[in-house]
Amino acid sequence: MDSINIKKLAKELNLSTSTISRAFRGSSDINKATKERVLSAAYELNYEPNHYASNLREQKSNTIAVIVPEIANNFFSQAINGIERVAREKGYHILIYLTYDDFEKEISFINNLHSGRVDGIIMSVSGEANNHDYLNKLKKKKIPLVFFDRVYEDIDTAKVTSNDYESSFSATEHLINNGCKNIAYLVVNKSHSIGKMRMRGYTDALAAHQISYRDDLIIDCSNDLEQTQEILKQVFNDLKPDGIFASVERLAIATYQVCQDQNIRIPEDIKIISFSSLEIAALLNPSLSTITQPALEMGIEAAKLLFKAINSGDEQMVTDQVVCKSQIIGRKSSASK
Amino acid sequence: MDSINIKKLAKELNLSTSTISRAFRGSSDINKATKERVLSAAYELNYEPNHYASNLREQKSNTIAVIVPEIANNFFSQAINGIERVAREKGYHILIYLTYDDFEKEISFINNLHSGRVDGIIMSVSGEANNHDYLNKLKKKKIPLVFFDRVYEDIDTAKVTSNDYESSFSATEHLINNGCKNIAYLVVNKSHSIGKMRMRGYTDALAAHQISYRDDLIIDCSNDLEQTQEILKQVFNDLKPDGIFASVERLAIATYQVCQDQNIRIPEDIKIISFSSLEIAALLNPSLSTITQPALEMGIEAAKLLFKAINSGDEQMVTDQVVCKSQIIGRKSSASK
DNA sequence: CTGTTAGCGCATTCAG
DNA sequence: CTGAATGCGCTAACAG
Repeated sequence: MDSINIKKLAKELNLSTSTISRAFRGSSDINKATKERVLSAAYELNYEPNHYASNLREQKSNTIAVIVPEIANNFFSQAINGIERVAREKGYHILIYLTYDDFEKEISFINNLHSGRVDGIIMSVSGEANNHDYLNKLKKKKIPLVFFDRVYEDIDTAKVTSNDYESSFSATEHLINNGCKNIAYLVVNKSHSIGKMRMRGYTDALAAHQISYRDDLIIDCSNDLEQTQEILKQVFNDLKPDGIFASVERLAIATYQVCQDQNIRIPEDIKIISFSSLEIAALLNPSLSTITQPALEMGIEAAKLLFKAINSGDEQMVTDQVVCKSQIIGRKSSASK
Repeated sequence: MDSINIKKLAKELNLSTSTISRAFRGSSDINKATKERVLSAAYELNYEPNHYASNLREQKSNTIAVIVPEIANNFFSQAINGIERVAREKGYHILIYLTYDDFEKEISFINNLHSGRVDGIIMSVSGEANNHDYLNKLKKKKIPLVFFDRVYEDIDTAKVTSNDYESSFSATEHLINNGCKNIAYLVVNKSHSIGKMRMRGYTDALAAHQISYRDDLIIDCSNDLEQTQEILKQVFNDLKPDGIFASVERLAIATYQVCQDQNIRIPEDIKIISFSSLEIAALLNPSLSTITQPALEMGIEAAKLLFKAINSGDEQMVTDQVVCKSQIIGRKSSASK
């Protein structure tokens, strides 16, 4: 009734729909005067080309999907920030999907995106120990995929990671150098590529310093804060570790809380270092030593790779592997004496 | 060539396209056996209905837009979490737009969304002191709009806010009761509805306690951390306030940093309370007293209102006003003695 | 229960 | 430089 579309606008101006279309598409084949007439009339009448119609026609959505485990998380929200920056510059829209580490959700999101809804996907994965065939379908549909941070190693596609092995090695070494002998490694899900990689850095650093690896010091925590606290309480009482290497920020926080609760002093009784994107690590009590991934930069890199793939057409698959360097910042939580 | 669509699938199965469509739409008018035949063939051939085509046909996108100033921010990322939860349940997709507090961007995003790209919009606004006509166009296009946290009071639409006036009043009173006499109010943009409302709570609390209002204690900070730190350094030196009421989290953090740098003791020399969604406020040094908005809940409420509007059809505009209660938690940063 | 038909709004041939 | 005609992939009457 009162909704405007290309036809009505054309009728209004005594032009054809193709001319309207040309005016909007910045086509060269149009008189400058008519173009302006069209655009100003469009503005008056509040007309905007319908995205879905043009997407359908052009087989291109100008939209990308970002799939992450969670968004209320410093690392991911900063990474999304980076992705957004690049995407917006290119005039792309961003769909957000949260898996909450649920592999089934990941599959369902991906399956939903086959249908041409997006021109590309950036994902931090959730189901390491599973069959990843559903991802191969994307290739068939020529929808580019870029992994960041958490990746599937068996899928051959572009990846942006950080130098997790090296920084884990150094972080562990840092604890050892500061006097720790019984270092617990806290992890949420051992099967994640990230968790494995970081753990390897940990174990290799132990070996390099002639400290024997103890299986009981690998602590499998939970995504649930309270459960994790229970687990840690147990560990601190039973095993009395003198060092903690937290493979994700959330576990460092749980450690702080448990220590506060149990009157365990950091760093006197126990030293801690953690992967973390917390901007205020320095303001914690005590200030937290961190391994900080360049989250924003990783987002930017991932987006750049995705657009490279999108723009490369179908000619060649983009499978670049970008590794960003994390920064280790020693603070009070791991200080000796 | 190798791309599948409804027609090819139909031909493959010796059915008509409408039958295929019915199989996918869960229509009742279809034989169970054929439905299964269709679905399994679709699975084999990797067919998924094209969203853009069906959106075009149905004039419905199953997509909502979320426009926020930033995402690397605890409040907004938690709110988005809430929105996502509701939207996903309804099978909706979420487009994210970040304004970085740039009013021009806000306008441009909104103008871009007129074209039927989304069924509704949830927004936390950025341009209080401006003309908001561009939003009225949405009404004409029957695209529902829900504000949350930061709202335009001159736009008549659904809104989700928190009880900012009351909690600001109480927070200020809390500082006064703990001995503060010169309380500075830190704000980023005085013209924002939020900033104004919170400031009113502050001034009224002063008045209620016979403390005279001082214009120089209203500190207009910046979104840029370093600038803010400079401003605060100046203020702390010149005015020597004994209390700080930070209207947003970022300003409390800047305060901590400046105090650390300048050897100003919290809470001995200066007490501080802040609006904050930081989950680890208790772990800061010293633990930070906070006014915590129920970010997740606000997101959920906003999404619920939006879907109420979307489902109400054009019959009646939804203009519900939901006010969520914030929680004031006194910690060491504002303790007396 | 299934097929036929028409058209959602737009972009692009192809003529002129 | 502009217009007429066609179809992107799908859904929803309407028949049967």
